[in-house]
Amino acid sequence: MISLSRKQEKRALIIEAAAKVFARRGFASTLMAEIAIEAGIGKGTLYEYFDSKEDLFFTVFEWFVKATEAKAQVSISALGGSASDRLQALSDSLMNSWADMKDMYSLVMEFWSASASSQMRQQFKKAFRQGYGDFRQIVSTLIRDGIEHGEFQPQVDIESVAAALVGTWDALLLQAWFDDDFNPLTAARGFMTVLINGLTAKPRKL
Amino acid sequence: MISLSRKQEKRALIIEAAAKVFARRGFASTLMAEIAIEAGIGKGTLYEYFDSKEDLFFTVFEWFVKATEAKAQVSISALGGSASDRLQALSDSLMNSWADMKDMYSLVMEFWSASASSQMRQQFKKAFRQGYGDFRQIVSTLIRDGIEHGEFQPQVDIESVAAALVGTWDALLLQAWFDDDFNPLTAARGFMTVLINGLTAKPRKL
Amino acid sequence: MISLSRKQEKRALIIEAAAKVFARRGFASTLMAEIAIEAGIGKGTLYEYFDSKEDLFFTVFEWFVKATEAKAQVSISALGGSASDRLQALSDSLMNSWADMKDMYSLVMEFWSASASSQMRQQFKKAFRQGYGDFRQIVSTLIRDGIEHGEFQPQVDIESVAAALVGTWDALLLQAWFDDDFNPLTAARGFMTVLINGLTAKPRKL
Amino acid sequence: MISLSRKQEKRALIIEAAAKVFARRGFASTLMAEIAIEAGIGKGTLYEYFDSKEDLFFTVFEWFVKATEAKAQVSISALGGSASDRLQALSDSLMNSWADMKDMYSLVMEFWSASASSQMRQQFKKAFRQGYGDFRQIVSTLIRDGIEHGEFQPQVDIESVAAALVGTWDALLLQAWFDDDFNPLTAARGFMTVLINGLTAKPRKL
DNA sequence: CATGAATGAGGCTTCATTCAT
DNA sequence: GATGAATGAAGCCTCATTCAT
Repeated sequence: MISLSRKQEKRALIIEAAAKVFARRGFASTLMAEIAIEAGIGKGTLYEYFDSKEDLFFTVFEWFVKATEAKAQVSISALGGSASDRLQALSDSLMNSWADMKDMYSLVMEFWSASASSQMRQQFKKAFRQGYGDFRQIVSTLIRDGIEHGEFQPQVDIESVAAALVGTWDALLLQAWFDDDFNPLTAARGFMTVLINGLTAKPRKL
Repeated sequence: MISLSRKQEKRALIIEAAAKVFARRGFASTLMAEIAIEAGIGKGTLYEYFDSKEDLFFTVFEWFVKATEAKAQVSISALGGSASDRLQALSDSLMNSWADMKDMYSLVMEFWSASASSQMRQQFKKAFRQGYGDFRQIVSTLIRDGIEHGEFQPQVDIESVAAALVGTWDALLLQAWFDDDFNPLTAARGFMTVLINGLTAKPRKL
Repeated sequence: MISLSRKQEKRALIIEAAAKVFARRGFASTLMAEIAIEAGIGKGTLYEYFDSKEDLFFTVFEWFVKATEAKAQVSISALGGSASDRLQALSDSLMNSWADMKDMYSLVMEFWSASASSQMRQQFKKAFRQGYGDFRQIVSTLIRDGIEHGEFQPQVDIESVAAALVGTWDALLLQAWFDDDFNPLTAARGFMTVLINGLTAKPRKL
Repeated sequence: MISLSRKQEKRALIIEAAAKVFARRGFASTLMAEIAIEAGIGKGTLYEYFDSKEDLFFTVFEWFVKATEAKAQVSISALGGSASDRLQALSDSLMNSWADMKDMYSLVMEFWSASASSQMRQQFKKAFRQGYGDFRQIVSTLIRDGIEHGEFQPQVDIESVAAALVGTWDALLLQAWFDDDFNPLTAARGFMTVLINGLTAKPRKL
């Protein structure tokens, strides 16, 4: 009997191979055969580890979410200083990860698409809702900290800003995906300057 | 001989039928047969008007972009008042269109997905780049106006803020898609308050 | 739109082609592709008329049952004379159909097998139960007639004899299937002589 | 070195496990893996004892035939009394074995099916021909005995009656298989009464 | 000897597209 | 022009069999 860890290793190998192929071909155009080749295994072996193409796809999705969250956690745990600084640093960190993500970003779009129309849409939607919720939570906490320390204005609508900010980062990467000349880091910097100013400065009039 | 307009009408009919089906099934799961039924015509007739499923899909995309732009144009041309007011009004207008768009939003995701991996990806990417660019332009102009009228701070990075803002709106709708309880209008309001404050208020230092 | 009768004709064409192939290869070894070739149509066309291989197989079964019943009906309606004569004539008629059936008899075995273990077993079992029941009914009626006319002994267990007789004919054909030298007509004659004697003669003692 | 009997034991174990699975799933739907589980051994081990799935199936067939013959032999050797009584007792014995056979009867149908269309059809057909022949022989002998002792009428066509009788028993079990409410023992009794009467009574006219 | 992970040939089924009517 | 019956390329998945451990 193969050791459990060995089985897990192979599973991981397949997931990463599948991620690559799904990223470059999209779900529909991806052939199980191509994933097998990418993973250096036989076609049938895929089915020893996953029930179906869709099962494999969803597993790649979960793996991707986990990996992204892990990356974000690292960024956040490394943060220090004022709330403004930490917000700025988080933004920079996320935008900097763009270079690494670029090849994989099309995966995100496949996931979105799957959440919209695949047979597994409910699973995907749920996972996305959860993921966005978690991320909003992190940003909310940062902003609330800033308010409690008197750094940000107290009347700020924390939840709305957090939701929008999370979305902004997402969308900047999306624009970078569409436009090679678009630099998400620069855009985020210019934007965060204004936003942090908006969080910090006393409103002229209410 | 059928008049040109008659032919155009039928074409439009097919496009709208196709949009509905693509929206509910996604590109891959949509059957040409189902589009024909939705349009109330024969399967073969589709091919009198479109070369292929992909051709039809891209045509739906162009139709969708045009319709969305038209809606945005209406919103903008109706704007008046200070730059802040106009920015706020644009935001509200976009978020309000959510109710109408909801059923069609999955189409947007299908388009993203197509831009990532379909055989027509270049066409899609180009159109998206263009679309985002056009929209950024509109917002840029609004902000520049605000600066020139002394309403917004002169050191604001116009392009970056415009790009981010466009993305934020997009992403708020995306979150609303994933989460029925998420109200994009509310979130946009809370966020725009802070952002406009950031555009307006003099930075403390720097 | 193709006329209904034309559609029915093609359906019948496919059923007969499928019957041939199922008969020579068995269900499991039959390829849909081979049926298509036998029918002189494209593989995909099969699925315009039948949902699946199993659906087609069951349809062949129903067709076969109907055809067999029709043949039996003809035999019976042509009968006249004493009950003994009619019973004998029915037996001869059934055994004589052997020559025609020979090529198709393996189909019967496939049907039995399907009733035992295929996913459609319930459907098959039910149809067989029904078929045997109908046939028993016919034979019962013949025997009852004989008794009522004082030709057969009154204490005869009608149902049991009918059931057994139906089975005997079936089994003689089965033995003919296994053994080319076995002549079911001859065997049936020798047997029917004894049986009719048993129905007719007064039992020596109880 | 494992003793020969040890190897034989395991072989027998596998055969019985396979018989169970073939009986409930049929040949085509049976997975070698399931047989291995039923036998409590590894999948690969099956191939230490049998060359292929078909080889195993045929071996099960041979085992089944041998077991059935053994049972019949026991029944017959226990017989005594008049030819009529012995015939009746044989019939009862066979029908009584129905209760034990019920679970395995689907195997018989699988064997029939295999004789019709499997790649091993010749082997199966031959074995069936042989089996039916052997059984006919036994019944022939009984009837001939009856004639020689003046119990049965001399003009009886021994071979035909024997063949038909063997078939009748077979077919009664078949009907019982299709119809849970059908009692083969009862039917056989009613039928044998008539048949024995037919064998015994002087024909009215020739 | 025993095992079960790995394999890939093979088949059912789907569905965009064609074309005769 | 309009239709839908016919098509066959293409792909997911199954599972008997192999072979390294």
